[in-house]
Amino acid sequence: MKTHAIADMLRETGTKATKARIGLVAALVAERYPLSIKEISRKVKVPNQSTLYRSLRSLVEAGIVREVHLGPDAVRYEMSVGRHHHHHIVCTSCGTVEDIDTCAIEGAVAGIKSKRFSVITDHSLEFFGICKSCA
Amino acid sequence: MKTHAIADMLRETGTKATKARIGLVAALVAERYPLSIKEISRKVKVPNQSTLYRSLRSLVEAGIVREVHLGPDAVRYEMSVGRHHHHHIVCTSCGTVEDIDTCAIEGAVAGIKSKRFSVITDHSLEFFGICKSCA
DNA sequence: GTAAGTGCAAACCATTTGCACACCA
DNA sequence: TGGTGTGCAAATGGTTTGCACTTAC
Repeated sequence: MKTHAIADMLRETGTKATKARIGLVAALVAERYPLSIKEISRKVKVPNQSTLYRSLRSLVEAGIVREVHLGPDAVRYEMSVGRHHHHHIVCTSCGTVEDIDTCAIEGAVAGIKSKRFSVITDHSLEFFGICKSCA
Repeated sequence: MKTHAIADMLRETGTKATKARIGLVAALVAERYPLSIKEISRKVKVPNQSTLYRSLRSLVEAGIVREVHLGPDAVRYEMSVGRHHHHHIVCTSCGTVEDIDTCAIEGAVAGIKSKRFSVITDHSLEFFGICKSCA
């Protein structure tokens, strides 16, 4: 994805296309798995702690980036635009994260009945296991 | 669950049956939904911050209590013993948590194939929605 | 020009740790 | 008694905030 395209995308959502944000998005686009704050810091030449956090938040609010929670203290970020619904599998040994593109639970969601809930708006499904290089 | 029974359960796992732990377990047993640290503090007359954290950790390690992650900053604890595998549904408006006893994805787990993963050891599935009192 | 975004340093807050004392087995 | 657990206070570490400056549009 070119810098220019990223800038346009940012403007379309009403947020300014600043250097920091363009860099962040570029980094996330370049990877196909969700990045942690630390990983982002390394790849993006850390704009500045505060800017990093603030930028990520605005990107999430703009719907460009998605916040993924893979267990405790494992907040990660991945591109949201142009990606369809998917889940993840995480290696509990080395932390490797892989996308799982099949969502087999859509049907299950429909089958859920609750006395207290009227609408189910979202779900989060993560798998944990041991990847082959750790096995 | 009686204090005595709780004490026995603790001893069986090799951990000491102290006042703090017994109180914690009693509080968790009394509720049927996962409690947050704050909720626990309120109900248990706060042993002491450190003791709270340390006790919870040892209870989790002993397999008596389970740590549940319901989104960011939403670590909660629930009894693990005597409960079978289940998931949760969380109200995004008021935070109400309800158990969902049917696990419709066991089959889905079996169907997952990954180039990089050899074993899937666990999964986490949470639903989010709006509960009837918030709707 | 003006509002939005940035950088820096200080503030926050939940969680953790060191150490001396208390308690369970 | 010996080792585990507790209390307190201080340390930690990730995230947030206040404020003055800069930039995008």
